[in-house]
Amino acid sequence: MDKQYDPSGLESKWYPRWEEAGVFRPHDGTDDAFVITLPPPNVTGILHIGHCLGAGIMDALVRYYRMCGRPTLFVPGTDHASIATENKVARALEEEGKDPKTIGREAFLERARKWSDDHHDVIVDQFRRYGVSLDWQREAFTLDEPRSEAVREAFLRLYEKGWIYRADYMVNWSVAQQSAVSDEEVVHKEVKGKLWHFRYDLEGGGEVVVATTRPETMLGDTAIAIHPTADKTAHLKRKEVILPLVGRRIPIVEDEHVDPEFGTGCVKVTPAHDPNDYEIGKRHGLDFVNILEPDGRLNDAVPEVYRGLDRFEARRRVVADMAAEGRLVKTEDHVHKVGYHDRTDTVIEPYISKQWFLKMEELARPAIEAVEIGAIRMYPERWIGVYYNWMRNIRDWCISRQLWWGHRIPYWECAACGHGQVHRSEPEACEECGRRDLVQDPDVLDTWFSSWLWTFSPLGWPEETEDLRRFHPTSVLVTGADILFFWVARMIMASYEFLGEPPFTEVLYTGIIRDEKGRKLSKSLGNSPDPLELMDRYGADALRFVLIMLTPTGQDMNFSEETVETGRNFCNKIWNATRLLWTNVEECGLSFPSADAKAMRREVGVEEGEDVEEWFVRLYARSFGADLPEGERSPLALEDRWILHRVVCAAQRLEKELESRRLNDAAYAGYDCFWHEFCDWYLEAIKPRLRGEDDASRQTALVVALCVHNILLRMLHPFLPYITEELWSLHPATSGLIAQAPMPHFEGVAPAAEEAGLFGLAQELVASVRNLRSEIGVAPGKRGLLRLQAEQGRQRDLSRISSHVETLAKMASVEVEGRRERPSQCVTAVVDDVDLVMPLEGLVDLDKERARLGKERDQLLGRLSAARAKLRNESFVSKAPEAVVAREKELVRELEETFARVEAQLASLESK
RNA sequence: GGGCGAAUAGCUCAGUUGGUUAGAGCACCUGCCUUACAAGCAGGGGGUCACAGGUUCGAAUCCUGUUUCGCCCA
Repeated sequence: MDKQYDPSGLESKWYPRWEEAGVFRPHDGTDDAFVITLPPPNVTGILHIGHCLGAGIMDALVRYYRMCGRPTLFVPGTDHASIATENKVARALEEEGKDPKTIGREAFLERARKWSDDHHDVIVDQFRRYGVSLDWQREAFTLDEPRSEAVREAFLRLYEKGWIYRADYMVNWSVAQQSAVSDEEVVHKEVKGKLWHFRYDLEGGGEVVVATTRPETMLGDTAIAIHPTADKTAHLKRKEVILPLVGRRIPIVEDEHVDPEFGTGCVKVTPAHDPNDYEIGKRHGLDFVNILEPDGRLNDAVPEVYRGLDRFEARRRVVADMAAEGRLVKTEDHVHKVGYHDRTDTVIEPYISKQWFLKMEELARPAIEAVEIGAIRMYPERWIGVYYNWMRNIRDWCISRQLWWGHRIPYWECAACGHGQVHRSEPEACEECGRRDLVQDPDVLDTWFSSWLWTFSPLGWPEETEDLRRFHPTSVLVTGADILFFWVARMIMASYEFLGEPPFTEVLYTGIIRDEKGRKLSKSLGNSPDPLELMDRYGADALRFVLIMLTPTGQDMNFSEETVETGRNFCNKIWNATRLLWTNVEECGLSFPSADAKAMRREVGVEEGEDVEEWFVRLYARSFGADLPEGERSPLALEDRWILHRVVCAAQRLEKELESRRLNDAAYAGYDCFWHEFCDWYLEAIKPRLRGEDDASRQTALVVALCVHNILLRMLHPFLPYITEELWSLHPATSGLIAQAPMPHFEGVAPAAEEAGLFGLAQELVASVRNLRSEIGVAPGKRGLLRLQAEQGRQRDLSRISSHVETLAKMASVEVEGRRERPSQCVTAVVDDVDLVMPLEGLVDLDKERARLGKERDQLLGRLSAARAKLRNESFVSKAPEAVVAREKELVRELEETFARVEAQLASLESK
């Protein structure tokens, strides 16, 4: 093995082997499958770090449950991303000097398919490089034929129910795309604009002043509105106004929705270009004057001078012309919200057009109930409130898009009789008049109209497939809360509507990854790290591990590339600890029966009254799938019992955290145990045995170490798939794939708790010695004598750990004895009821020593008096729970004891 | 305007039903190339838990208000 961990080689070789072995395919048998359908990434771009977080979390869950023995299925797929892809392809064409609109629908689609395929391939490679255990044989694409069939089926069913309708309605119009977009695709941004105040003439004399942020819309005004009960505008009732520049006579209407406090209390009404005015227009039967072409230029409904001008140019002209006529009263700076298209970042125009809509109210009902009764859980729970709020105020969904790339709306109109009809596939003749002159609706459906079927369309719906029966509902949806409305809510509605069951039983919202300054990652800022580059530099394992460990459930995380080093360093630690073990196994000449991962069993805890050593024999057999050879059984040392105790605790913690979806804590449980218990303490503690003469003891140490190492590797596999698989393959006592090995599982309490506590005392003593030496300034290499002094009853315990203290604190020798007079040249410390005395001839500065002990005494005194004060407090003693009071009393007793020891040491120092 | 979240060490974040001395990683300081690992080891400094009240025997934790930042909805 190399001295340093190098991810590049080992990470490239395992993915094909996992696939060959069929690891990613769900095994037959039980019906308790764990299933995730991967949120399909858009084929517009390549994977970013946020995808890596989500995929890492999902794959950790999938790998964990696979190792727990459940059939698991992780379905890959990509999303055709109608509007985003169309946009990118159009731009690519423009760069080549081609006009996307004139090359024609078929040529354009051909080009889009190429684009989509290319990006798909890159995305797939990235997922494979990252090590995600997806079942590629079930891969789906939202625009492939089976998914298109599902979309048509869904459309047809909803249409037949009367829930899909076509209507002229005010929609959000993207001028850049020349298409409608849904409410959810509009982001409202606060912008600094102007508020222009215009003077209009009243018919028959007088004037009114109205204010607007969009002056060009006045060309489409058909009324002025006032509040019915406002005094200051009461004189305007039932009058008419001459619309300047246009010359149209328009009425003054009274409407409750006018804010009488805003401006002059008069508002201009443009029913065709403002959602509020649209409502006013309907209420008062006003004319709807559309002044815009789909491309944002003014049409023939406006005076000639403005025709053909872009809306923003028209705005400048209107302001100038009004000023020239002396009608511009004033111009104010004004901050207001403007709707932008989330994909193209262009200003959205409210615009009346004929579109397809889906009625949502009935669909929402079971979806709301599902979350209310807990059929679907969400983590973190706070998103449930956001979900309810949106669902209970749901509005109809505009599902048509004036685009080419997407699912063509399955609606045909007969050119002969005008009859409209919806079909699953292209009809040959009109169902009404029988003629063959049918024209399909040119529009496509919103991408989300295919994505909302995503839990079941990849499983074969509308066919009643075996996959659908076995793997739906899926288990977990992992996604960002930013698409809660777009996707999560709609998936729930779709699944209840078409299958009558939830799409998944829980939703795990990941946080959003930001840059080190807390900004969102974006291409334009250039602050978006390339996952592939990070994987090349640090390894896919390192990236996955830090993303999971550093991102608490649903919490945003500020990410900087250096943090990936933490993961790489951990891998290096695992690598080297393993190297130490292998080297010793070789030197020791130990041989193990090679046992296949598939033959292993999940461990069980210590049974009632069972001896730890018996348990270990059983544990070994289950960890390695083979019995511990008789000849290699020898008594377990204290540190063996301690690490076995600790690893069981860690495995239990990991399981608990994972089941409660706290993946960061689960990853940390493995990290902490491997590094700070197994490496820092256990491996250090057994080094003398590994180098010693006692073969039996050496073998036991190695066997325990291998067993614990084996358990830890399996615990870490969901978070570090590659390195754990590599080391598993190099393991002297395992074969097969760790990806197919069972996840350690321990029932009941961890064994050897008492001995683990004793080792804990050794750790405290070692820490105290290290601290003493560091403070005194003794060179680490200088080994000396340490005396551990305690009462008679305690000395037996100390003898059991004195060799550990000697090894770990690097002392020449450790002696256990009763309390006695302090030698003149020494340093001392107190741990619990134990005095540490280190004779240090010629090295002791009495003043420093006095100060050091004095500081310790003061600290103890502070804590002691705080605890005593608590107990003196009548109400604490009477009101606090008994256990808390008892613990406090015990604390005081211990502190008094320790305090007395330190005092004694100080007194002894003074007498010198 | 309504709702949600965040505010804890220099930085990024844990801290689960309120209960010993508020933790980790990174950064910093000191000492170590100790035959697994300098991508490492050991030790150390550093926090009035945003602010102000309140509840409680006891508050980082619960309640109210304030400030700052972020997000969502209208």
